[in-house]
Amino acid sequence: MFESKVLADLQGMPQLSPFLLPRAHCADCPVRKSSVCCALDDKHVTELADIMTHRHFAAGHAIVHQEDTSELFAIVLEGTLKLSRVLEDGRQQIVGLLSASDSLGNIFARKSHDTAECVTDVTLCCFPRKRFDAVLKRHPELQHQLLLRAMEDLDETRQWMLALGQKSAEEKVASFLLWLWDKQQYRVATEQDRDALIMTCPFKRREIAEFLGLTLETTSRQFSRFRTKHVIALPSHGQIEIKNLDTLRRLAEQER
Amino acid sequence: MFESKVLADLQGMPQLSPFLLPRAHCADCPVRKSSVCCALDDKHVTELADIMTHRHFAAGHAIVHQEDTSELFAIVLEGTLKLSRVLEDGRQQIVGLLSASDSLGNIFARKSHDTAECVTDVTLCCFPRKRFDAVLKRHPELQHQLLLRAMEDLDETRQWMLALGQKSAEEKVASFLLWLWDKQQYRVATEQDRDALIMTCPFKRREIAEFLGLTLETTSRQFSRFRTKHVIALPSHGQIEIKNLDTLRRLAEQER
DNA sequence: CGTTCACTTGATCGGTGTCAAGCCGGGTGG
DNA sequence: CCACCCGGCTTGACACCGATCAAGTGAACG
Repeated sequence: MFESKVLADLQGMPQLSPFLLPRAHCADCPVRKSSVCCALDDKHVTELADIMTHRHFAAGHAIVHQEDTSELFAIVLEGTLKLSRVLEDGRQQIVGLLSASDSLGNIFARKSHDTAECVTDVTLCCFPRKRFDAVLKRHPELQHQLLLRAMEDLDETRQWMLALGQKSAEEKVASFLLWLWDKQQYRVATEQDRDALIMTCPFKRREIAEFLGLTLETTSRQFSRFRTKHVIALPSHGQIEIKNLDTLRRLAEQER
Repeated sequence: MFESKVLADLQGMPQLSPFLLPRAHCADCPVRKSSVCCALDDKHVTELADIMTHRHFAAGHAIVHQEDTSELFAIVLEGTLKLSRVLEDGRQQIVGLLSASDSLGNIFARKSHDTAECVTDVTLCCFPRKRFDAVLKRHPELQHQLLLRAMEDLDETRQWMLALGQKSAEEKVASFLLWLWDKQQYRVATEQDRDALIMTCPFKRREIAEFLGLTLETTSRQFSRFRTKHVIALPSHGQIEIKNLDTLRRLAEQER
C-alpha cells in the first residue's frame, strides 16, 4: 500500500507527499494552547514552526509500524489514532489512543514499539525527530511539558491495566463508554430528559474489543445488553446515546 | 499500624523516624550511576544530598496509599516495591514493580493514584517533593533523565497491557518468569547443564497473580504444570530454577 | 441489484474463577 | 521436644464467563 511511501516522504522528501498540506501558522493552530508547544511563547514557537509540516492521513492508514525506526515526532491536530502491539500469532492489543493535542512518537527510542494507525482521518503537525530534539535541548520548558504528559499517559495506561486485569466484560465496556464520555463531553440536554447524552464513537466494535482485551462478539453482546436495559441507545452508526449515566457508572465499578 | 506515623515523619519530622538511617554520602551510593541522579555530576549532586534522607522499610509496609497527597519523591536503593490499584470491591491489580535505581512518586500529581507497598525490605533515598522540584528547575538534565525513564516505564507498562489483554494464563506466567529472569540475570551455569538458571523470586503467588490479572490458584496451577513439564524447578521457597529457557520463551509467545 | 463490511445473534466449548480441602514449613508456646 | 497454629501454597471439583465457530441482518456503495 502507501505506508512505506509516506514514511519515506516523511523522512526524506516531504515536498513530494500528496498528503502534505500547505504551510500553516501557529497563530491559527487549534491546539496551540493545549499541546506540548504551549510551553513556548509566540516568539520561540517559531523555532518549531520552521521545522514543522502539516500532513493529512486517511482513516485506516498506518503512520508508523512496530519496529520502524522512529524518525517522526508529531502533534495531533485533528482526528483519532490508535497505538497497538501484536503477538506473533496476530492477536492485537490497543495500548493507547491519541486525539487532538496529544503527541505521537518517542523521541528517545531508536525504534517504535507500537504501530500507530488512524482511526479517523487525521491531521498531524510533524517534526523530524532530530530537529525537534535540538529545539528540545534549547528549551527545558518544552521538555517539562513532555514529562508532564508522559506522567499523565502512564497514569491513564495504569488505569486501563487495572481494567484489563480485573474487570469483567460488562465492566470493561461500561468503563470504555464512560471514558469516551469524559473525553468528549458532548451534552445534548433537553428539558424532559436531562441525562440524555449523545456522543460520537469513531471506533469499530473490533477496535473497542482490541482495546478492552475482549473479542468483537463479546463487545457487541455487551452493547446489545446495555441497549435492552435502556442504559444506552444507538441512534445511528457511530453514535452512542447514554440514557442512564448513573447506571453506567455503577456498572463500570469505578476505582475508589 | 505504622503507616500513618511513617508518612507523617516523612512529611514533617524526619529526625524522629525509627526508620531513618544515618546520613550517607552519594559517593558510596549503589545506584549513583544508574538512577536519575546520574544526570548530575559530583559537584551538583550535593544539591540533592543536602535534602535527602535514607530510610528503611520492612517487607509488607505500605509507604504510600492510593489517594495520599504525594509529598514524597524517592529513589530505590535496595529491595522491591509494588504499585497497585484497587476497585471498590477489593479486586487489586499491580500496575508497576520497582527495584534498585527506579524512582517512586509523581512529582506533578497532587495525590498518588497508586498504593506503594514493600515486597521485600526496602531502602529508599527520600526527598521532600517541593525541594526536589526546586533542584529539578535548576537542572534540566535531571528532568531529562526523568523523562527518559517515564518513557521507558510507559513502554514497559504497555507491554504488560498486551499481556493482560491478550495472553492466556500459561503465556502470562511464562512471560512473568522471563521478565524476572531478564531483570535479575542470575546465571548458575554448570558444564553438563548450561541452561540451568536459578533466580530469587521475592513475590508471593498472590502478588504474581495480581500482577498478571489471574487468581492465585490459576497461577499456582501454571507453576505446577511448568514443574511437571520440567520447564522450571522450585528448589526452595522463594527460589525458581529455569530448566529450559527455550521452552519458556516459546510458551510466552513473545511479541515480534 | 449484488457485493462488501460492520455488526448482531445463536450454539457450543473450554479456560479460568470459585469454593473447598489438604499439604508443607516455620514459629510459638506448653 | 512435640503439639499446635498459621500463612503460603497446592490440588480437586465444579460452574460460568467469554472465546470460538457459524449464520444471518442491515446499511453503504458501486
